[in-house]
Amino acid sequence: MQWLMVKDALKAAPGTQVTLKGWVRTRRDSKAGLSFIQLHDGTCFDPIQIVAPSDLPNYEAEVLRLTTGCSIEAVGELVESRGKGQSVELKASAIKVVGWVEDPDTYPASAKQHSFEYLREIAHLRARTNTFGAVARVRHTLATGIHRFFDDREFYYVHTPIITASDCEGAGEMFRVSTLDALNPAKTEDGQIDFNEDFFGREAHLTVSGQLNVETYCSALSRVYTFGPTFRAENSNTTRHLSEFWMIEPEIAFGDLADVAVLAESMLKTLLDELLTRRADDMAFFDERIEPGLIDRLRHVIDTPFKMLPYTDAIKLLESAKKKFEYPVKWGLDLQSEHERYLTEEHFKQPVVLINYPAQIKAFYMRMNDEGTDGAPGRTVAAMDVLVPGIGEIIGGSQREERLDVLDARLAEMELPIENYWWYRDLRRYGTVPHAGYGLGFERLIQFATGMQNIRDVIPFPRAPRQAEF
RNA sequence: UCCCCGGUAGCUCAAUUGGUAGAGCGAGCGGCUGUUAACCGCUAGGUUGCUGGUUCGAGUCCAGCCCGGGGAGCCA
Repeated sequence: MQWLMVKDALKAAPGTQVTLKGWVRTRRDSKAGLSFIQLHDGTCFDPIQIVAPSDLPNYEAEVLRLTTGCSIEAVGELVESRGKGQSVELKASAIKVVGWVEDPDTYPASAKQHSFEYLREIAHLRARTNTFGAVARVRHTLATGIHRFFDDREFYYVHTPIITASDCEGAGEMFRVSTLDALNPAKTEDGQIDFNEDFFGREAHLTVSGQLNVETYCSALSRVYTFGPTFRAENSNTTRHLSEFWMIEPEIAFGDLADVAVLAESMLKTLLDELLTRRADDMAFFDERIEPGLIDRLRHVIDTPFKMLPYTDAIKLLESAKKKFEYPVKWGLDLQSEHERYLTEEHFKQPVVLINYPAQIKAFYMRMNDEGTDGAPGRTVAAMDVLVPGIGEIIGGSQREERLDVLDARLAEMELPIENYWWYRDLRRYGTVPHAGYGLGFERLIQFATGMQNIRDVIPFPRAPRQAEF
């Protein structure tokens, strides 16, 4: 007997004999002598309806006791449905119960509406719900789409390390990786913790970004990207921050800021367009239940050129805006959430690419622009942020400083210890090239694509301050 | 970390000026029906987040703590 996934059974021709396996969503009984079972196996949004006639040998003893969450195998013939709501259904000739739900009254994911806050507490069962099944499939499609996108454009996928002992990433608070006895660590003569005695012979942490490492492969393979987990030990409690999140970081040799701005726009549009095609069922659900108008919004993003705007012009625009802001707007200050939201949600109503930020608010590795770029009153660097409605910053990138003397001046200016950057500086000493890249927050992309409000609901097992269950 | 809101049945929420803790959904049982967010009836289900305080009496008032949500900062 042919075992079909539900997604394939729903498209199969009536008359086929098949086996289906999955979990019961609901069971409804009819005194006409049959029961209806909604079965899902996660392979698509829709469940399939199984019609179980009362002459099944285990009908009274087992079928009538099936409840939400039970796992079963059903054998039978696919037939055209006599009811509305589905084209085909399985007319069962045998139903085998694989796993019972031991107490239906306390089954945590019962057949009712649950809040996302509650479902977060049962993350091991929430994938069985409509919403989290759809999120999981969209997440997969976007992840594989990213690899397809870069592979199609001759980018090589580079695995940058998760554990890093280079103390130069500088993108946020880091988690320490150590095998020292936390209660009684090795100490130096002056009473400090002696990391020479630690596993790596030095202080080590979880990476906050693969960028510096991927730049080295960029300086050899030309077009590369990383896609892996990154870690920030910031005490952030918001709907768009995680302690563990996944980041996509492409890097282009012989490329400049304009090149990565174009790449970022084309990547977002390609991914969203592909998603609407490949996961039409799940996207229709998000459009109907999670964010009405979602699909139109995404279509608009796909069809409209992103607005590119120098930081200096954005400041002028915000200064002349009628809207009252809580935080000051002044050249040299970083933009606050309210300013970014105003630009992308109210003024332009589309994704906005801000470029050429003041040097004083950006990282050491960003390339210094020529004096007077965009008519700026101070020094700027070739940085870019892609802002999208509803999320804010989804991508941050820059052209990297390839000139050793300028890089060293920046390190000195920011009082960073130059010796920590020896291998990064080597790239500028040995055949340096202009290059540029960006980082895309994968979970923020999923939020943007689905309309899901809380970032903790677009990753299977969220890690956040005081949250590491499961 | 800061500001605001919340914690009552398996889940979502009610409970008047402090006075015997209730509904819907879910679950169980029965009825009806090719059903599909099914419908109708009955039943079970509670240490009101924790600790202490005020009071004749606290879900309600006070203090501390824990947990959750939203916003801000940090960023992706």
